[in-house]
Amino acid sequence: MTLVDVAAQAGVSVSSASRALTDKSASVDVRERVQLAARELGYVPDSTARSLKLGASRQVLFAVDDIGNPNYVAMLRAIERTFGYTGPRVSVATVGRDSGTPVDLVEAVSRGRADGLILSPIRRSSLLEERLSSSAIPTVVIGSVSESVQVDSVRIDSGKAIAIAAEHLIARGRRRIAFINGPSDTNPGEVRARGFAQSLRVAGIAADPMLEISAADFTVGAGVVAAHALFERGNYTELPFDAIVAANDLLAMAAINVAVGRGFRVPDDVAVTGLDDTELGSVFIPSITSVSLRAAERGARAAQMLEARFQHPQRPIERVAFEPELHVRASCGGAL
Amino acid sequence: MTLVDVAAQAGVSVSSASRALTDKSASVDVRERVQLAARELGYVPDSTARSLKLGASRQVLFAVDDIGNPNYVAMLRAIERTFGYTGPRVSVATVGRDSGTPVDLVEAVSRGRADGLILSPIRRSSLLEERLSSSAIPTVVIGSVSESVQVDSVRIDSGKAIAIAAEHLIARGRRRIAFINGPSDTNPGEVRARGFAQSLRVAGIAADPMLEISAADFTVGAGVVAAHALFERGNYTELPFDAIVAANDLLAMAAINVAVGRGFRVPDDVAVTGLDDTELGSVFIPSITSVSLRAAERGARAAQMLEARFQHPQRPIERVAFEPELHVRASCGGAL
DNA sequence: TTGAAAGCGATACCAT
DNA sequence: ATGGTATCGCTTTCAA
Repeated sequence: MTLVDVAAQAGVSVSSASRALTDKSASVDVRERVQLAARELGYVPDSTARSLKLGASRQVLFAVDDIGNPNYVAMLRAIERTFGYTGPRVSVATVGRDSGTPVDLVEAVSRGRADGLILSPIRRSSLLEERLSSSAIPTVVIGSVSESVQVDSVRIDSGKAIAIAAEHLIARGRRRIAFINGPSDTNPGEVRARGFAQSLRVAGIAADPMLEISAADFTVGAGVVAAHALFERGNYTELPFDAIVAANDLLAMAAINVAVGRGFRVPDDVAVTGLDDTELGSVFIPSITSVSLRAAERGARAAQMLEARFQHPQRPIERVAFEPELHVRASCGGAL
Repeated sequence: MTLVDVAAQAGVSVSSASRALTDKSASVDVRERVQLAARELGYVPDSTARSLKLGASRQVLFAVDDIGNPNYVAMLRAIERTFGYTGPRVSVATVGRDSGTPVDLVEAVSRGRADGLILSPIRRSSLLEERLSSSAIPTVVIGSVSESVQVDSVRIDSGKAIAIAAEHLIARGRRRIAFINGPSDTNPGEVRARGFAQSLRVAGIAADPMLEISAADFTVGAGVVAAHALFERGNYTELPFDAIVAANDLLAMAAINVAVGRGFRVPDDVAVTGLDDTELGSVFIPSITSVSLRAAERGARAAQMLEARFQHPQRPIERVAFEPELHVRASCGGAL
């Protein structure tokens, strides 16, 4: 069922059929006949052919590691809102371990399928960065990339965010602070570990490997496993920590669940902080003290930058940084 | 940067270039020259042109109302896992109120962009169903569609699920049961309202409009607003309800948060149940009694059905139904 | 093995 | 306003 069929049925040329359907100049008569024919035949234009001819797809791809993470959902909503009804349609691809690497993605999608790409990978790869450098379509990275890569990016120092959380706990008098990190082979995992170590150093607290653990993923499920492992380490009569810094809100929820399940009080026995400042975390009981990574703002900004690059392909590379922001809630004891 | 350029650079014909890159018959010499040229020029094939020629995109689209809902995330993961590494790439489009209607989507994506569509709309529309009937690409609906529409579907009776939750509360001796529903203009909203009413009727409990409220969305944020409204209705000294049935886990979390925030104990003063059986709900404190809608299984099944239709376009329409399953947890008092 | 050329389906230019 | 036709970038017959 192609435009040729519709044109034949309506008794006009394909050119006229095309015009009639895309509402260019066409007589009322032709327009009606063509639209009728299209309806009768159940004609649906082939977007692939149209894109090929037009050289644009009006599609933007948002590629994330795990769309189950509320952080990315917040970004997505902001991106969609920014493009709005008249902008390109945005679709999401997950590029986690299971579902194809970011490189696959950049390959697959590169040209034709989407006009632009917003990419938020958690694992750095030199291959990916190489591909990004010679990217076939406009791209904005939300996250960190090497300075050498010429690509627009929106970043935030999540190591600093972790440090802010840890410092807040220290300021409240907590001294034995545990850390539940995400996977250490990820960029956020690495950065957050450094941020945590740094904050202890500044406070003059000795780092203790027994108090640090990496969850297998930035998910609740992995967090529960990690938290249990943390609580079961060593032989103690008294809990060897009085606070837990979690690498995001999902891990914080898991930590609180496990702590409470083992009979400890949060925040009295163990204070807990998260990262991402999710709505879910603020509704959790106790509500979770969290450092915002400004996901929505970063998403919106990324969309704006992509749009700007569509307009001006030659504009200089732009790298924007946001500042993390602490939101004190009940899980660390509430406002000071 | 097209294949023509690569071919020129390598000093071969486009046909040879194409073969060299798609690994058909080509001499070692040619293959090497072409691949070198491609790398040098930063050539990336245009997927649009390829799809047009091949008549397939190896893409499947998953269209949902709100990917922020853990239920859809569970489906997505199952879909991706089912297609696996060798299957089509799946991308997600949200078709909520803000981001284009499902009809837009079916239009836009219909042909070319994706080989198949898995659609999980929450608002029924005759226009959508009409489009579905004459769908340009294989489609599976997760949710409910009129019997008259000839389309593969995977459904579950969420009204029954709500009834199971309410009946469980009644079995535990709760009698004044409130209901926080999702938006009433959605299909799940309608169905769940009927299921709730039905369960009261069976138990011989009079329905009380003061105890029912619709949240503006199936989200935590909307749930908090609705829960506050519910608690503030009427003038009472004693709480006019001893249980809340929530239309999903997000609304249940919101309800518990608000109840506890107002000084009530869950489940002692108010028992609460959810729907969807999310991981988040099981980690919430108290853990949320919930009726599983088998999101992962439905997602996997939908993917299988789509694959089957790819294989056998003429196979008869298949409609599969799943059964909801109650998971008793702390928010209603735990196991009986 | 290689190259020339047809064609996927739509759009837009150029005549009429 | 309408029709014929080249074209988007790629894959694939068909000959050589």
